Amino acid sequence: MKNNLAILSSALRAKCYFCCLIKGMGYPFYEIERKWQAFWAQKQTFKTQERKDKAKYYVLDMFPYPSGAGLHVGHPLGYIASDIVARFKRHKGFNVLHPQGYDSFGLPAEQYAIQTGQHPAITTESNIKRYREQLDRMGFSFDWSREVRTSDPSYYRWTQWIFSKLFDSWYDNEENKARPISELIEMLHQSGTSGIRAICDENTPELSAAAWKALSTDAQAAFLLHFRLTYLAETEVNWCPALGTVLANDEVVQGVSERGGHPVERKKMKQWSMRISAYADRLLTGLNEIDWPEPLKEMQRNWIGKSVGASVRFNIEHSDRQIEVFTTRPDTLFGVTFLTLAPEHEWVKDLTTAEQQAEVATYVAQTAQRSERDRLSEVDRMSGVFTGAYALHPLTNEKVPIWIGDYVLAGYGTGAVMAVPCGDQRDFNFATHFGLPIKNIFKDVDVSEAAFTDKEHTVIANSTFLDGLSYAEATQKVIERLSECGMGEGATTYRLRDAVFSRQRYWGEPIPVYYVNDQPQLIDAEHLPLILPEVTKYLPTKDGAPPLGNATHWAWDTTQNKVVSNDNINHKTVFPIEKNTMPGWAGSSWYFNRYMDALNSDTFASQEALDYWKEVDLYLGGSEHATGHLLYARFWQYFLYDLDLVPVQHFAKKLINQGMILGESAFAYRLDNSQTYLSKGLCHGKNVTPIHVDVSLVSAQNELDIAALKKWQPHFADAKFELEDGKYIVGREAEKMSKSKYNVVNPDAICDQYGADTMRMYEMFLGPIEQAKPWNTAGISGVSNFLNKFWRLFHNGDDFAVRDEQPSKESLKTLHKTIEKVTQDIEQFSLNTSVSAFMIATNELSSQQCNHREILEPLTVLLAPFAPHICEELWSLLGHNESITTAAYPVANPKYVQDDSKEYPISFNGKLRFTLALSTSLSKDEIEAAVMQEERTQTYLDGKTPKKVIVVPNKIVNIVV
RNA sequence: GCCUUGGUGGCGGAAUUGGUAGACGCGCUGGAUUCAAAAUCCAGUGCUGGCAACAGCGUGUGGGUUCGAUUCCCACCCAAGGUACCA
Repeated sequence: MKNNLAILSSALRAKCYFCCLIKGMGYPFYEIERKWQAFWAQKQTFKTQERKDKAKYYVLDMFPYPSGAGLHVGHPLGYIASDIVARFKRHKGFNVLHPQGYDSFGLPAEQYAIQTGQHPAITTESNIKRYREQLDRMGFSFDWSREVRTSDPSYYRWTQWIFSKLFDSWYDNEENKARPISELIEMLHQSGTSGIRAICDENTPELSAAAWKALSTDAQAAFLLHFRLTYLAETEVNWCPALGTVLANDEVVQGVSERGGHPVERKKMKQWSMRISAYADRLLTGLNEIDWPEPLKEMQRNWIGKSVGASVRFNIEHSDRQIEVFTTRPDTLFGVTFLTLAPEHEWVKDLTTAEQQAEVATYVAQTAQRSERDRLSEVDRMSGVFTGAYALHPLTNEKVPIWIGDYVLAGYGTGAVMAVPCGDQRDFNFATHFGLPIKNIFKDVDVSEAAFTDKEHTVIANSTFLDGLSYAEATQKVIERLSECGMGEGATTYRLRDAVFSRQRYWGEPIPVYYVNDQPQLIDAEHLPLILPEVTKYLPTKDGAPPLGNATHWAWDTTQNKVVSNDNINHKTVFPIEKNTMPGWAGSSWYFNRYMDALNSDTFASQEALDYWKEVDLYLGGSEHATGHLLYARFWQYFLYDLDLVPVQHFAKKLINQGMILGESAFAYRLDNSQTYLSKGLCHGKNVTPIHVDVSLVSAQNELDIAALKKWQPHFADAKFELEDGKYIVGREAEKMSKSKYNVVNPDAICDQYGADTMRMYEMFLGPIEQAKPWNTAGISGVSNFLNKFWRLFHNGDDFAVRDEQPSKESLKTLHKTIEKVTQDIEQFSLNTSVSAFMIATNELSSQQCNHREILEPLTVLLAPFAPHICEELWSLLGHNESITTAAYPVANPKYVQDDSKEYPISFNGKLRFTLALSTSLSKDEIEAAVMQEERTQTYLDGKTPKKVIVVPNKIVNIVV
């Protein structure tokens, strides 16, 4: 059946080709593209080998998640740009690595499995197949022999292996790097915790060597978890009791679950975390060493959020406890009028007085209903409650009331703040709302209306020994004083939190851990991969365990070192295995290294391959990954570097963010409470609801095909349509392309109609690569015309006709200017303007009737990265046996590029203008003299003498009166 | 709310980074070719007024700096991405 269709469609194509030739309608892109795609596949043109004799260049796209909707025209944008660079670099003589693969673990496949029972592996496999077919049609020069899939055991084996390495490591602040946990154990044996400067949990106790040795094996294991770079800890999650599962923030809408609308609450759960905070400082400073977009670096800086200030301890009245707060403004310590704790703060319950207990409990419960984002964004909404308890000011011993407020987050700093209403706007609002005192400690500043937050112009007052000091001086003095009396010290905190690594999901990498007496034990590297088990249900179990709780074979036998049935669990030799899986970002945090040696089954990548390819030279992907993937990947790369597993600290030298291609959604307007749809022009003043309609049913002039609409969705069958001028006109809006908005444009359809080369060039022509822009198929004819025109340069009618005679100087100028412009544009990633340059060149050569080999041959190589198929065909028509990919890139001859003269516009008060043609070889003085002598200058100046003439060489002549 | 980016003709966008705003393409208008259509080629096309030469206005809004601002500064409006378990 499939074969028949293929033959039929190819027969139709052949007929079309025939028609095209007869009528001269366009070049036969369909045959050409199939021919050369088959050629490249058969000759393995893009298979890359390590070659010591050539400089390497590694171009990488962020690999896609293979969704069920297939590729839409937005996906290839970055792939086309990177492919152009890859092909360009090959012409330039580099050994180019340009791989592709799939980030194939993910939530959608799992949700589809929950709904249909279809195993995610099957869905994923068929989605990948579809993606590959679509990708192949666009002529990408990927080296598919290195394909990776994160859900493939041969890949996730190494993801699990990296997890083990993290588990077996701790972070040494002395050497400022990760070290094997065995070395920490050795140190504990020698001298206990004294002398160890490690990143560890806040509540880590101090131990002597003797005390360490006295601990039981389990207690030692528990102790080490405080140091491991991946560790178990209590973390808050969105828990949905009705669904019995944890939800992503994404799946929670206004406090209830997106699916089903069930209530969601914050709840603590024991989960794996990654100690990314250990790397906070290196993640921050490392940004200065990589060529990534400045805005993206800024986002990462803000995300890491380093703050320098002080840690201050407050004694509590009638208690021997101390509350520790972090503040960036220790200079305002005398302005403190209350403390605020996060509702989740662990001491809330103990501190609260008996009479306040009920009110506090209610408030804490209410807060659990609110998401963190809501708590931060609803600034106007002030809420809080008094605990009844008082702290004592560390320097004055004055009583300071302790409040609870949900604007304080448990996860940041210590989960408690000292409130200085005169110096912090949120504290000010809180104080005003609850009638708490506001003490002014700033000299000559009015704080009756708002807080004064200007550090630069701060002069402290009412603060005993700090009076008259600036922010910097006061800060230093307070820290000194606090240190002396043991109530605080200088401190730095980061906004960056450790990354939660557990997911209560099926479709992810199993965590290679089993539990002995509740203590996690690693499965040895040699027994990996730990293969994802089969389950009958992809939902969490009835008692709230993750989906892997449904697996019947999910126990580790330490005598056989393999997975066995749960029935064998005996807690002596057979133990339960971790039921959570890894998050989506695990597999994507190191894949760029795997491409260097994708088929290696002995190691994640060989030393040779890593030493040769080192890092990605150019990485392309969306800026939406700024604070997720791109931060996690940097973290893992630093870690691997610390363990000498990779040769470089930065996995990608240069990064480009490509913008999204938006769909142009189409809307029909339904008159409310009726089945009548109004054409767009008739809606004014009526109550209408816009309804998405499929964009394929709408013409370029926004006219809706009503007959097709009625067929498309049955509920339109008996609807009424009110037309204007006999047409139904839809509304348009640019939105993210998605299946549910019916605005997806499939690249296959574009390739069918216009060819892959046109598609590639049009996507580049749409606008700057970094910018989001709407897709509009109508504009594609311009690019299509250009390629046809380019093809015709080589042809006289249907005959290939290229001459060997000397071309005119004019044509040589066109060629060399284009080489110059296009080369520059590629190097600056301004691919839209380079397409314009090709169009201009083709128009010029066409009107010069230029079909000389000396012009067309280099031009073909120049265009090859953009439109590889047509250029391969023309290259072979020009008589070459080798693929054009082996051709050397043309170099611009400056002789033809330089202008003989340049025009200098002269403006006078923005009113009078004239243009002076001057040779560029003139010096600054000569130009100035020429301007002064120019007769017209005198005339236009109306008898006034110019005060000065500003001459900027190669720019403009400026006369100031 | 906070962080980042963007806002230029009917549309996508260009502008050597402070120097003739609107390159290139789409669309539109007129013409050539054709029995006709498609395709192709030529000319025009920011808005307003004018037969025209020309004049006025014009880069989200309001201010500012400058001989000169799409570009720099301040305030605001709108849109997009992220906001820690979507990918």
